[in-house]
Amino acid sequence: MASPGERDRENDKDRDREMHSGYRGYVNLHEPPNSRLFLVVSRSTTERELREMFDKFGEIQDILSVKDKFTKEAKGVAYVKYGKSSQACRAMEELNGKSLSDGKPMKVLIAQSRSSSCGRDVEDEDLTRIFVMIPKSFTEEDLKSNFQEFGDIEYCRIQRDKVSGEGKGYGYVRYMRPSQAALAIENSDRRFRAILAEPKYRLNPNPQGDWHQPPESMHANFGYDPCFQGVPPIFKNMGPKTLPLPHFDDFGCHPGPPLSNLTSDDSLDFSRWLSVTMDPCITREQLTALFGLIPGLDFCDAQKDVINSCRLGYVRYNNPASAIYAKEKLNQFEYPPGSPMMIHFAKDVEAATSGENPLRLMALQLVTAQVMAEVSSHFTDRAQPGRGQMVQPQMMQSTQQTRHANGDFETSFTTARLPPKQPLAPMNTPMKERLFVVCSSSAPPPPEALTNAFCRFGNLIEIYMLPSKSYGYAKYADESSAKAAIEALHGQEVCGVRLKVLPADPPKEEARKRKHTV
DNA sequence: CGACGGGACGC
DNA sequence: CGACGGGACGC
Repeated sequence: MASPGERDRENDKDRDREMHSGYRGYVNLHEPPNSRLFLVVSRSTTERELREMFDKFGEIQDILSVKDKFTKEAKGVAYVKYGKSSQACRAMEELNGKSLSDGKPMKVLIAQSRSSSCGRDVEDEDLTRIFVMIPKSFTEEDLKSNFQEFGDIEYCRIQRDKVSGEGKGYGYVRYMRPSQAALAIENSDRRFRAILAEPKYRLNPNPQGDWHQPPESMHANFGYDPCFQGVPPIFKNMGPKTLPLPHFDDFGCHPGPPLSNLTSDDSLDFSRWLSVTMDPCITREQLTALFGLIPGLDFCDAQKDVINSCRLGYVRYNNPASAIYAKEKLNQFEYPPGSPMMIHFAKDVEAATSGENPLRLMALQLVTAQVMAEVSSHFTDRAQPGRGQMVQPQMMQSTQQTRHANGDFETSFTTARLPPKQPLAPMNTPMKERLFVVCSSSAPPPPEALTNAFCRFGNLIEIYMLPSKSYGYAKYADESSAKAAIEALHGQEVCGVRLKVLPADPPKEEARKRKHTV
């Protein structure tokens, strides 16, 4: 076995050689992991033939048929590099064993780097299990409902404390096929931090022989967020869902309503928007049907909130009166029974739409008795489209909902003038600039709201708040993006919380990470 | 005023 | 059995 030094040097040589590639430019053959295939083919197989077979699974970044250095004779092996591991895995699953033009079967494996020895074939179990960080309150069902959209799950496992039964904050998901695990790693919410699980027997125990345990603070990113930990009991154990594929933008943000660039003059316009926190089984069509009972609906969308196991709807009316009326009548409406919807305005107009204020009174006047009767009849007569039985809405339910513990989803509203959303930089991108973010209130905005705001300057790697603190950090992969964030967001409000945004001091010099007795 | 998160499975 | 080509960029 090579010494660590030799290994490093060997890896460097690999990288030097392999960064150089064909006319498409530089391709790092090891990035992302498991995105390159090793093929055993016939000596007569051409690159062209391989290209035709393999480009169905993704854009081929690099292809090579290995030839003898001197005789130029094909050796019957080849490499195919894709941009994504899921593409390579799919190609392996579909093409391994398939016949070539001469009738001989080909082998397709995940390629290994020169300095590594073992190959991974389509049967390799190491490619089908992922390791994920989750809230302690997660059940196996929660795990399943969040990861089944990526493929056929063999099992979900959650580690728990044996005495208290409390989750330890992580779990495992085993898929049937490598490409499914790869899709989960590529596309699941970043806060899960999904990675391929190391096979148990290959994990290194530390010198003391006990297993490394995650520190308590590991759960911080989930734990501080009331939205994350406080999944209402009614949302749990809802059983298998038949949700349409959730529609996230490229970086796991809820697209949300078009907002930003809010000025005080926009409050009237804002009062047309409602956000709805509701049961995950409700589809966009059902939401549209329900809110469409009130005239003036001109926009309706529903997003799955992966982390919260609930569903987030956005509704807009063409006039404030309809919105006010909809909130008045449908807030706390149990749909399905046992799952009250929670409806909110933008914070900015909450005060302006309650009590004796003229706008509200006007709205309630404008809505005719006829409309009200129509709404009521729908609620009582129509069969509930999803599941269970439709119930009478609690028409007179008070709308004075206090700042509820879990459902504050008016996450996208800000006083800042913001450019459009941009994709996040991959988690492993080197950080160029770190910002220190302080919130005026001890309860910071939900993470998705912060991500929504801070992603808009590009190259945001991550923003997080420290648990039970009013501050946190935003990491950027680019200085000018970070600068633009300061420019646009310092002193502004997100979700009613005023932010300070400034360059962070370098991280505290922690005494070297080492075992305290060594 | 407001300064620091980081991953593993009882056999 | 079946494991690696060609050669840019900017200092």
